[in-house]
Amino acid sequence: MPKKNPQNSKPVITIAEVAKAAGVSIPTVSRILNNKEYVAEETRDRVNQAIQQLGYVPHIQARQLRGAASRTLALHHPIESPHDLSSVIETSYFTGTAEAASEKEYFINFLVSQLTPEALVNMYRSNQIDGIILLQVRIDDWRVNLLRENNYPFVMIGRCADLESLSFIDLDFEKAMLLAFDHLVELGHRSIGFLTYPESWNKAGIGPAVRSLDGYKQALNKHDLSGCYREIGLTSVEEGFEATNDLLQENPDLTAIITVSHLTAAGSIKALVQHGRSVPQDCSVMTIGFGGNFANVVTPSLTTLEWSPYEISYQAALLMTDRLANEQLPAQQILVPPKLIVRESTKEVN
Amino acid sequence: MPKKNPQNSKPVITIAEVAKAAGVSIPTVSRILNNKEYVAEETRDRVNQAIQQLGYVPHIQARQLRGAASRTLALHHPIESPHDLSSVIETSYFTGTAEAASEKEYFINFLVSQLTPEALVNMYRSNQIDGIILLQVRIDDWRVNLLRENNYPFVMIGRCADLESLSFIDLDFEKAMLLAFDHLVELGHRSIGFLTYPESWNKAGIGPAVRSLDGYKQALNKHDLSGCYREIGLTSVEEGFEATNDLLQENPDLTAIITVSHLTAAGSIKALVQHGRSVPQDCSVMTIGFGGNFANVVTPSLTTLEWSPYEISYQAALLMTDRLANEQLPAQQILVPPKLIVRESTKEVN
DNA sequence: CTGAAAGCGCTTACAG
DNA sequence: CTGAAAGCGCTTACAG
Repeated sequence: MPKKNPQNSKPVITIAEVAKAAGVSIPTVSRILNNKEYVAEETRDRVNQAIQQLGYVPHIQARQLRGAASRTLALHHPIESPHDLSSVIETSYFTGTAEAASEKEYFINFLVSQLTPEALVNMYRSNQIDGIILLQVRIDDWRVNLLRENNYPFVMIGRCADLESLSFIDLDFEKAMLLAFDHLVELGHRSIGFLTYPESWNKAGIGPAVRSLDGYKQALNKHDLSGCYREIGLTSVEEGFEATNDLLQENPDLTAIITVSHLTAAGSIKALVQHGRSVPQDCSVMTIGFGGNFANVVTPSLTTLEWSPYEISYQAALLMTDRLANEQLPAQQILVPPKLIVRESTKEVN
Repeated sequence: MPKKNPQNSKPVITIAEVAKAAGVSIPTVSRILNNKEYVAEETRDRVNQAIQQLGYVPHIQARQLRGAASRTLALHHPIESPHDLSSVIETSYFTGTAEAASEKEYFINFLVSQLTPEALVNMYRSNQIDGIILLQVRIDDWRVNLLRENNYPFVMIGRCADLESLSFIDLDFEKAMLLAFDHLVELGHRSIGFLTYPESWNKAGIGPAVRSLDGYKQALNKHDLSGCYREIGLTSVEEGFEATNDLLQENPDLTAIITVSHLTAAGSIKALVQHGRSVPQDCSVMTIGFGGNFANVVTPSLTTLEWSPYEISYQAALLMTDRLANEQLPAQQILVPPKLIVRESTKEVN
């Protein structure tokens, strides 16, 4: 008599029933299920037929109890309020990792709650996850320190300071700044403003914030320019507007502005237009960030240096599954440069 | 000698070791772990101390083997290509469900691969999930039919045709259309165009597409107006641009346009401006859809009727966990009206 | 090539 | 209030 699953009162078929139906022992069925060697062709057929007929499905948890991997990955973004997450994270970060995981037959859990160090360790210890992908990695990140110390497998999207034998994939923000300046300087611009990440991000050691500013300074140096920048919120058109007014007051002959978000770029354009400067005729604007359709929503459409969060996160998940498939694999460290897409918002200086 | 975890060569503490350390039997530790009655205060303290000292963490899979729930939910969007998912789904759908799940101590798996009926059933049968949240539900949806037939717990974001004893939360698109017309008619508009979902969505029986068009017709009826609409892609500024040109040609004295995406609204505005009509002076534009900062990116900022995908998906996950906590719970059916936010793009007719 | 036996870590009746 | 025993569904040596 098959036992009942309490949740739905459907009978649950076990390996024992398959074995009985096929007239073989349980280990034989197990071998066939796991594609082990040494099974008679004829036996295999008989068992597979029984599996089909009974609609047998292996019980994942029981399998894992024998020490097997959980075949589950986690993706973690350390945000205080999950409600705000949507404004700082791209959907494609989810879909890219999920797709890669699915291809490699892993499940993926998205961790949203505030994760304590204890909870993180527990996820590994209680065999809930085999590995984790870390988002928004800080220069000095407790998660990295903890996982490294415990020797638990993980991969970063982003990177910390000490990268010794750690795997990561990161956006190359320094390269991005250099490319942005190359583009603008080539168009004749010499007075270039920068609207970057909030000061709080920089202070917290969040990679893009720190490295954007570094890259900005390197670029100024390379082209022998003096700079002016503001550290502002990413998700507010209004802040882009005000910061641009501010920049214009400090430096009225600005001919180009670089932003790190489409939203602040939109604010920037509004401010410029209000100052009687049309874009791109009187001032160029360009944005460094994730691709998507929004570059075309703004008028004029935005010239961008962009990355695909889908590709990045897809790669990250692959880094993780590769490492899990082969413990000996040396650390992989990948820096991805952005792609320049020239649209309407940048132009030769008058 | 604690056994080694093959993955990371850290010792794994089991309930047996806790029992030994505390000088009690295994069932006693188990009772304390699960807050069962009848445990001596003194014993409990001793065991808890041992748990602390050893850093013991229960092995989830072993626990589940005894028939316990997996405490895992899945979220499923039936898209062919995961790569495109980011353009049709809001990040907040992930974070809202994930947050609610986390509060209720559930894990959540995002299913991205093309899910076969067999795979879906297997997830329940092999005890991988306790329930699923369905996105992008069609009027006639194989997932709904299958799950209903098998009596597996699920919740829809959206809804199908036969809702008998099914739980769902859905955006009230008919109400949205009515509210949009109420707003515009009140401003004196009588000639109102509509840029709606692609024809393919309507033919496929995808709820928002079907019900938007229904609502549009109801609204025309209510206000005794004649309509003109186009079915176009959601994610392309260009298509909004062209469809608006098209609409203007058919009906030159259009004074308002309703769209279902910020992107097409942006295209619409571009087209209007190109026709020498400024927004909102010569023509109003408004959008029905998810909230976010993008209404402000467009110039002029968009008047919207908006829903919060975070709230919706949070509620959906709660519907699911409530049902799981209490099998007897009657089906919950929730229809959410959008909120009108008047910005700059709508204005009284001249 | 196949099966009997042990055991993964835990919980649940059943005795005491 | 506590423990000995059985068992969840599966896999893995170990014999044959």
